[in-house]
Amino acid sequence: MITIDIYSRIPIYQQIVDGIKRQILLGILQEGEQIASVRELSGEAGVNPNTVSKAYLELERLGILVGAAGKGYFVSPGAYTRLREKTVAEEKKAFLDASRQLMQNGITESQLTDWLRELFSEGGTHV
Amino acid sequence: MITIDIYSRIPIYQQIVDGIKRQILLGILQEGEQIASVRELSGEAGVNPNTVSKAYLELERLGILVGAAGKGYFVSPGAYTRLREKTVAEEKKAFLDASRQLMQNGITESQLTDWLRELFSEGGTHV
DNA sequence: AAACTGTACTAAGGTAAATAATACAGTTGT
DNA sequence: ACAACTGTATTATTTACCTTAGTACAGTTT
Repeated sequence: MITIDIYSRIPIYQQIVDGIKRQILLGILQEGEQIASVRELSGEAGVNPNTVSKAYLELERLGILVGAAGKGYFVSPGAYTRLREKTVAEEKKAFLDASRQLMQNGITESQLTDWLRELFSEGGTHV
Repeated sequence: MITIDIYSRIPIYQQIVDGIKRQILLGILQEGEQIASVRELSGEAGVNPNTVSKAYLELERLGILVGAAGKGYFVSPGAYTRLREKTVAEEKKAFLDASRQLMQNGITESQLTDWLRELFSEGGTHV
């Protein structure tokens, strides 16, 4: 189930995009599976069909969904792996960008590895 | 000198904020120094005084400038350190957030430290 | 008092993005 | 062929934010 907050500053279509991605990553939506039609989700969520369509088109552009008029939308083959790899790639970029900035501000490599050690020991303990 | 691009999608007031910050970090503006008055910068940059005022008020809110009617605006004592520390703090947060995400996606600590080692060896060679 | 400083307020205009309303086109199953 | 679905293109409308303008007011300096 995708929850929409119409008062959020995050656009509704973006919330739908994020929700579908999340459901695929969690295994709630399986590859090849048909998802709710534009009008179905539109009705459930109480938003305009075009808003849902915009979200689906974006997901199709990302290679996560495949759709066609009259048929509906389906989770594309390989969507899960594609999503996971893309996510990791983006996070790696964020990681390296932040590291570069810190390096320019005089933070040493050993300081960064110290922070990582703390983080991983915390994570291992509490999660 | 602050250059303004009126065609940029970045708001003018934000360009001014960024420009002042940058000049302080580069040492072009010293702590305690008086900066251009609202109307001066307004005239030089060809923008509305209200736009400059908005930028200065934002910088005052951040503790980087101190201003008063009749006197003008001055770089606040400790602005340089505050700016630098805040910058590093934000970057550290970005670094740890990215690390956490990667950790949740199964990336190991040793993989992250490998990436750091590559990054620092590149930096040392080329910069 | 004059000439500077910053600030508050209101109004108007512009732009970009998001959303909505409507109408159209393809597919399926009977 | 027709009904009931599917998605989509087009065109408005709404919304949010930024910018500008004009005016007025208050504090400081000389």
